[in-house]
Amino acid sequence: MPKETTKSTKRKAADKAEKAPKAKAKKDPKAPKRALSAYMFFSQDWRERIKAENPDAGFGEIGKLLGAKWKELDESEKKPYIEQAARDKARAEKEKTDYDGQKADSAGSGDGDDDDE
DNA sequence: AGGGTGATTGTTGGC
DNA sequence: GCCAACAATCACCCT
Repeated sequence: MPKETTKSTKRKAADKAEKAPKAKAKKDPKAPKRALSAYMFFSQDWRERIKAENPDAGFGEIGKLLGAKWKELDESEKKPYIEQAARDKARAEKEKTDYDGQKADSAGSGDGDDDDE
C-alpha cells in the first residue's frame, strides 16, 4: 500500500544513491515543472518568523517547527497559502498547456531538440 | 475508471 | 551546487 503520507515516494535520497552512471534520465526535455505547494508559500511567510523566534534554528529545527506550525494553523490560516498555491497551480497549468502546444508545434520539425549530451 | 508514481516546490546551512 | 526533514500537490501516465 504505497500511499503513505511522508517518506515514501519522493525519496530521492535513495534514488540519488542509484545515480545514473551515464544514462541521464530525462522524462521531459523542457518539463514545465509543476506548481508550488501551499507549504512553499507558507514557508516563505513563516521562514522569517521561525528564524525570528528561532535564530538558532538551523534546517532540521525550522523544518520540523515549520511543519508543526503548519499543521497547527487553521484552514483559514492556510487558506491564503493554499490560494497562492492554487494560483501557482493555474500558472503551472498554463505552463504545461503552452509546453504541450509548443511541443506539438515543433513536433515533426525536429528543431527544438535540446541534446546536451 | 481507477490507481500510484514520480516529479516538483521552497526554507536554511555547511562542504 | 547539492543534500537533508518538513509538507502539499497533483498532473502525469498506464492498466
